[in-house]
Amino acid sequence: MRKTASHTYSINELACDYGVTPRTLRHYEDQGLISPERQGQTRIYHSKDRVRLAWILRAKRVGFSLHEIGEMLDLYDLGDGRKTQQSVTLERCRSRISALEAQRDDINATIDELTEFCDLISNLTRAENGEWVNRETGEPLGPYSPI
Amino acid sequence: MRKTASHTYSINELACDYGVTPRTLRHYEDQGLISPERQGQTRIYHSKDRVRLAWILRAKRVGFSLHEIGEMLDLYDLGDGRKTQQSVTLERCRSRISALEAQRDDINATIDELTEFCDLISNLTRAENGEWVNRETGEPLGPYSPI
DNA sequence: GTTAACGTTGACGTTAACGTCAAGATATCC
DNA sequence: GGATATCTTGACGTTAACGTCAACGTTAAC
Repeated sequence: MRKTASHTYSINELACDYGVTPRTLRHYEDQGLISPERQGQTRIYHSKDRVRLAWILRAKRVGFSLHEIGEMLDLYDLGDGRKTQQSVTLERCRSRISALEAQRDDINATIDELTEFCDLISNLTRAENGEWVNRETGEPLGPYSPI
Repeated sequence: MRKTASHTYSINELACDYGVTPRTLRHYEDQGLISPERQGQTRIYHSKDRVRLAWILRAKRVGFSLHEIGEMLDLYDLGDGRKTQQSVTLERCRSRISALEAQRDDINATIDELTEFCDLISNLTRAENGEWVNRETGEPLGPYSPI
């Protein structure tokens, strides 16, 4: 068995692949989120770095700060798990999960309201005076009304 | 029928009720997100302002910027709907919805991974050398491995 | 009538997450 | 071997979303 030469990526390639800038990757490295190999001064990214970056970016989209993401990665890496207690790690992990569930509820509520509002608009049309009215009831809309 | 004297709120009351600071409410007003009544210089908040604030805060938790929230409120208020086309309003609204759905997918994926990781940790124990190993397989964990 | 509590408007400070240069090393192409 | 491309490390700039004063007005209590 020979080790398959897994291909590597330059900072520009990786950044481009994930729609970020090289500056962003360096910044993440400064914050200790990724630590690519080095060949001299040059950074060399492997596929594990890609996976890690993808995870980071998703966490960002979900609303976590880089600092929080760092903490979560520490949990994953168990670098922290060695120092603190396993139970603490578990507790943090679970509180993150319930925070995410709460956020998902918020998102669902927002989606519902926006959807309702879309339906409302689809049933709207302009009256002669230029005001929006409900196509069926003929009722005008005041400010704040849909909320 | 007499108009029920709906009670009003000072800036401190409203802020306190929603766990924000008065500064935050003034800031939101500067950004045009809320426009409370005035008695002289003093701001008077009504229940409609509460509803609006709650909506704003939820949108914030969901990850929208104040600017984006302002745009969405413009859609709701139809102040924008009068200037632009109804179809544009609908389009924006729907793109927001699909963005939210994508975000929800991200959240679900993150929850799944964190949950898996929690399960993993529960099955972990320290071997004699102080390394974490799987209680059943005895396999050690490397960095990046759970991701 | 003055102290206290609460309100107001500036205006500058702060943090996060990069952007945006500048200045230099290194490698490659022709 | 000079141009071009791509990398590096500082280091300062920027934007968002407020925090944090300062300086001042206004009711309510005593």
